[in-house]
Amino acid sequence: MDRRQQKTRGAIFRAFSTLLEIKRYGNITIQEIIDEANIGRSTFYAHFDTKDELLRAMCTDIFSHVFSDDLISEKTHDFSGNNNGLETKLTHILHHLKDSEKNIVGILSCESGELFMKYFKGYLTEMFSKYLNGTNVNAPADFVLNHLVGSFAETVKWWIDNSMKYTPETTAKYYMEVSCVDRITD
Amino acid sequence: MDRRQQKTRGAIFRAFSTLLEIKRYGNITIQEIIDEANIGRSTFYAHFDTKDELLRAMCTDIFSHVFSDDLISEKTHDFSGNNNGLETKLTHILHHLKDSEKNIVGILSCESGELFMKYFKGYLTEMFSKYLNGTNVNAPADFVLNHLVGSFAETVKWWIDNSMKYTPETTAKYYMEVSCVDRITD
DNA sequence: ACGTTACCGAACATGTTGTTCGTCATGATT
DNA sequence: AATCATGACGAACAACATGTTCGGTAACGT
Repeated sequence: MDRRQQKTRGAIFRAFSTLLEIKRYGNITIQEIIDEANIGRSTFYAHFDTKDELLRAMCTDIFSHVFSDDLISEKTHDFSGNNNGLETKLTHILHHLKDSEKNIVGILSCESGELFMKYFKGYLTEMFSKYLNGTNVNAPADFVLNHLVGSFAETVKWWIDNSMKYTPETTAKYYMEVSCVDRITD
Repeated sequence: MDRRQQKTRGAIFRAFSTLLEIKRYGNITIQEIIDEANIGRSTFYAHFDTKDELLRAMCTDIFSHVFSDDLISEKTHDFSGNNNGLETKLTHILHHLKDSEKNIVGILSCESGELFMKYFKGYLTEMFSKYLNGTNVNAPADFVLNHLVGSFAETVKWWIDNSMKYTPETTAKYYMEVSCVDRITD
């Protein structure tokens, strides 16, 4: 990738992040992003057609780090019956999110969180569904899966909103306790 | 309240609902609302200063029905130790939401859900916190409260997104089973 | 040194925004 | 029924955002 593209793309991302910390996604204009990034008007449109596409690209960037290949690969999946593997993975995810904190706080603090969460839940669904081979609970599988994904996503949002006051390890442990994972997974 | 105001206000709400079913909140212009509601430009601004204020008013309208006084009053709070009271309340909430389905589906299907959910969780937090006198779980109270509120909100969103394919009673029952409420509340 | 490619910046038509104001119609009140 | 207050209308306005075009310039990769 051309260095100029990298530089411009980086400037746009940085400007977008900065603005997201100040105001809501919906109220940010492309004009403001252009001014903040200090780039030409046509340059922006050469990279992204819409504001949504920009947000999407930024989310994809973040998740490609958070959900690294080994995190969702079958190989590290623990089939032994205990859920230590799951807790480990959740801890990893929280650690990765903590590292890219700068972007994420801005995204989540506003309504742009909606799109971020949508993508996030997509990845989480893929991950959790591998652990759901059966349940001891009298509820349909799709209900249970949604509950696990949704509650973990909410936990992450809450964790970030509260300045990540617990460590990733502690947060993952709390989640495992409250989520009845022992009742639900095999 | 003047009948003219009622009529106009209703027309705006109806137009807004209609548009929310077609496109995302962020992409709806005030101009479109004006056209759809078939009202004058200055009339809209006489009622609402911003689009956000309109959404806020609509959410408040809905919640004032969903969380009717007896739902969150102390008097119907079940202190006996079992959680039958909670399940009943959740069922009531789902029933109320089902009745105002027309508006809610539109709101939730787009990013406007962010604001809706924010208000919704405010009410839910108030309600759930009355049930949280102590826990059998090794996690802080604020973590548990957020988990209960967040997971129920997510459940509701999923329920609405999936055309409310289960009855309110069944959905509330599933939630109670998956949420470990028996472990968490007194 | 070369050709390629990205950025610039100005200009443009189009649409949105929020406000103002005189006019008219509909409401509440007596 | 007559009156008065109030809300809706709609046109007009400046200010701004949008998305696109295009010729010129600079930086890139090889």
